[in-house]
Amino acid sequence: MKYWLIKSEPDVFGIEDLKKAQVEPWDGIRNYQARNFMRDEMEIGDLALFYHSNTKPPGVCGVARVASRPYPDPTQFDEKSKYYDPKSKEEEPRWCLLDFEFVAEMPNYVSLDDLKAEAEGKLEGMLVLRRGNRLSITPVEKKHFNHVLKMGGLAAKDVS
DNA sequence: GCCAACGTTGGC
DNA sequence: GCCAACGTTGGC
Repeated sequence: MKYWLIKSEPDVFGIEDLKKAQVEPWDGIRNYQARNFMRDEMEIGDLALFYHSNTKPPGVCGVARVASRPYPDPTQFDEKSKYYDPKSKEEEPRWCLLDFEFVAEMPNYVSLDDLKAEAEGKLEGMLVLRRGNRLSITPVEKKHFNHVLKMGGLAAKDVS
């Protein structure tokens, strides 16, 4: 089982929205590296830290779980969608997505500052703390995942 | 709203 | 295949 961090802007789709929807197709990923993670490496049951970006303060607010195999992102063929990609062909889709399901909301919001405070300790090497990192999906080491979980006030049993 | 970082595009 | 121009992300 692998661990991930997925970013989302709460104004667009936050943890509350996921909680309400329970399962959500993670559409709109238009970055090859992030796509490849979904297409090639994510498996059903993998857990992801749900991160709120572009908000004050940014930080980890919950946990989600991979709930489907990858499949073509329908928004790439929708001319009215902001994610429309005219270069993508139905017979050879360029972008894929998969579903995430709600697992838990953190009792304690773990802000980016909180994460940074441990950047040279327990969370050393965590990709989201790297300067200039803009990737919306990043792999997370198990020990980092578990530590952030604890910081957020969750135990392993809360996400199993 | 600014701007640094970084990915993508397209001319050559 | 290089690289300048451009667009986007996301913290501040």
